[in-house]
Amino acid sequence: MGLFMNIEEQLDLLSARSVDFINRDDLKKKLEKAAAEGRGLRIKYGADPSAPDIHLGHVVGLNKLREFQDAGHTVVFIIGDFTGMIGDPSGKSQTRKPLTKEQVTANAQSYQEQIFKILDKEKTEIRFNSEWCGEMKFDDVIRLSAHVTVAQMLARDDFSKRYAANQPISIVEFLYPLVQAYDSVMVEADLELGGTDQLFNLLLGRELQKVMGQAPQCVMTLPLIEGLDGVQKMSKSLNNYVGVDEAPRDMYGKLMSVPDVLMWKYFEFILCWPADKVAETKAKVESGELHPRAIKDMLGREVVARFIGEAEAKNASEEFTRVFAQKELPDEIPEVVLPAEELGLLSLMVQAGLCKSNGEARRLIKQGAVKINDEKITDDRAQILPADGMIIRSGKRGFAQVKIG
RNA sequence: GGUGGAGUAGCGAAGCGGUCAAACGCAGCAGACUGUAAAUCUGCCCUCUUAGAGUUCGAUGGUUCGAAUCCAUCCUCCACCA
Repeated sequence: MGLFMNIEEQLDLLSARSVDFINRDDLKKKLEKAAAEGRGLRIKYGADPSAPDIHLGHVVGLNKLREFQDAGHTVVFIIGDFTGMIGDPSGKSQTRKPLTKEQVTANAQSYQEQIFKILDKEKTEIRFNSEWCGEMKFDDVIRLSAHVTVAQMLARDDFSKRYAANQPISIVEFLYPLVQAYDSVMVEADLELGGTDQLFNLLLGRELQKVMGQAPQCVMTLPLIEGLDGVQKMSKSLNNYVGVDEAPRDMYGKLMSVPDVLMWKYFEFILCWPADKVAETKAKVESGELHPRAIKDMLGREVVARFIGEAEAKNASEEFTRVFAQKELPDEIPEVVLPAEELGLLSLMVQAGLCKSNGEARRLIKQGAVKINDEKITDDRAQILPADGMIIRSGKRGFAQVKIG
């Protein structure tokens, strides 16, 4: 389709939803040249090899990559295994522990399984940056570093802030953007895509390509979407994410807990609704014509449908309503196998996996969160005789069913 | 190399000889209200079968009837001056 689309239209489409775009003229020229040569552009995207779970935050970028693919371009998906194996010696970020070769390989495998829920496999080139970084000698590294000045590095917002605040900046942290920039040179990227936090690194790629005699890549950033808490950006370490690989029930449930104000972003960046459709729907909710819950249900269903399937989406929505709105039991309840001997409710809760310690169990019981066969129990010293099919509920989401064995 | 500072529960941060399992805030969990939204209110939030007890305040020793608090050594981090 892309090859038949006129270039202005393609530019409009490709730059939709972007925050930074550097720049339209450049990209236009690249598109024209590529079209004349009958090839697509090379769109680079870098992935951190330490977090193998792809979540909706990544989807924002992956959606855009897919649009590029649909317009006939090639995605170069770079897994930063080299940097991942070194880790972050500054020790600031615990999420950047050095990874072993095996972990990197496993993570890379996991990445591929997940990204192709969104990307077109035929138009994706997966590369590992150890391929070229691993070959470099120390003098190569020094020569590479000579292309960039400290002043340039300090232009990056977080560096300048930390520098001004007398907070440490490791040399390695200067090297990371440089490696990323070098990746652009090695894969001859025409455009690099990333989150807004990546702007500096992306621009550095552009600089380095110029210095090294290549046509500088275009740069495009997309927003970082907030996670389930509605405040911090979605990330695995904050545990506020929705993974593309999750069970339909969890995926739907998590989406239903998203703050209302955030839904619109999800519609726009995850489901790629056009901005005017989002605005229109939002207006209807604000005027009371539509109930926000109904819209959020639509969000949940559509997301589940997209990553898993229509039928699963429908089930997840129906079950959710049944369990949480009508307070009925879910379809599947985890089983606990117990002997038919009387035991304390506290132990029962712990054994059923509904809480981590007796203390926690006691707390839940005293607060009236625990029910056995639909009967609330508030005595934390209660003795229970397990029976086949006995249902233990803890709070809104904890369920277990006893099986005698 | 020198000087100064810091290490307290998931995080941030009080405490500076007993009344400290350790104020307070955030996060988390539960209950009420709801739409598993937001906001709000209430309670909980180291472990242990309650009262009560047991392990905690970077590590190890020590001084004390008694230490997160004092002393010594060590480890780790940070800043400033070179």
